[in-house]
Amino acid sequence: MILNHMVEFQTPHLDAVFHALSDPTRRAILHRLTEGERTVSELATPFNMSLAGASKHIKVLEGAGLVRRHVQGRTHYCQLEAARLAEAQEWLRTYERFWTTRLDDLEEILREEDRALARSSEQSPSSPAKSDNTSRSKK
Amino acid sequence: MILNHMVEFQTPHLDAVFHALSDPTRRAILHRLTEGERTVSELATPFNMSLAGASKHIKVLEGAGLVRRHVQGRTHYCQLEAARLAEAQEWLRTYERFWTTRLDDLEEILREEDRALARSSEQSPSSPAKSDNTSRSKK
DNA sequence: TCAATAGTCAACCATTTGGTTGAATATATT
DNA sequence: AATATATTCAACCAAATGGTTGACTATTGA
Repeated sequence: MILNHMVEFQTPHLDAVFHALSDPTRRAILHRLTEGERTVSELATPFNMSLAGASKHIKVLEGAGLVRRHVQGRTHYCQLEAARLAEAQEWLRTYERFWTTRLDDLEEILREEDRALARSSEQSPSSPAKSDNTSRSKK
Repeated sequence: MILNHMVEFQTPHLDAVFHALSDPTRRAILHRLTEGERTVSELATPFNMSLAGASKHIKVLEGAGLVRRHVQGRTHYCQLEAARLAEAQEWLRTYERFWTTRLDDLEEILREEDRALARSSEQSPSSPAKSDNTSRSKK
């Protein structure tokens, strides 16, 4: 049961993708690639960083499957590979209902909170007013 | 101009959010919080990890603004705070057109690639056939 | 053939990360 | 008052991260 829970989140894809996106230089590189294919040195020049440094970042992006590279002679052309970004967005979509404020969603959220309340007051019946200062305060 | 480019991506919010999401334990904690408010020890138990370890993860999530905490006596209740996830999704939305295959999007992509090609051949006029084996190769 | 260009690789470095343990703090319970 | 519970804190550790430099490889151009 614990194992079940863990396995459900053993998604190394997402680990790598989110980690790749957590660096501003790498996000800038990705953004640059939306304009089209770019060579490694083209990608490196805007940054106050050695070529080797930029090369490392590109390799991280490649490792996360966000960039593809094709070598032509001595120059390496990098291309945005967006599929894995779609996976990341798909993961985020699960949480959409927690920031959308549409009424039917709100209703569902309230129902879930009630269930949560019920369950937590089973565990500690002495504090029934537990979540009085949560999103439940619908003013 | 270089500075412009850098500033555009100085979004420490996103740094923190994506970094928080890059760890499977933390994603599992977030998922758990979709079921409702949870205490720190409730969140910690499913993981093969000390309480202090889990506490650290929760603090990372809090630092990224993904979790809010309200203390009641000795117990700390954690709550999902999805707004920053929305920001992350917003960032990803910029890249949607690169994985959607709707025809009008494709058309736009091709137009942009042309512009990119034009620009890069300004920079290095000797390689006009640069992106012959890119997404441009439409079967 | 020789020099310049494009890029990687390996070694190194400081900092961050993800984890631990043991002690400390604060609240509940008996 | 004494004990148990919930949690943090501080110190520590190994590994990963983001960066550097210098040497190496391979291709291109003169």
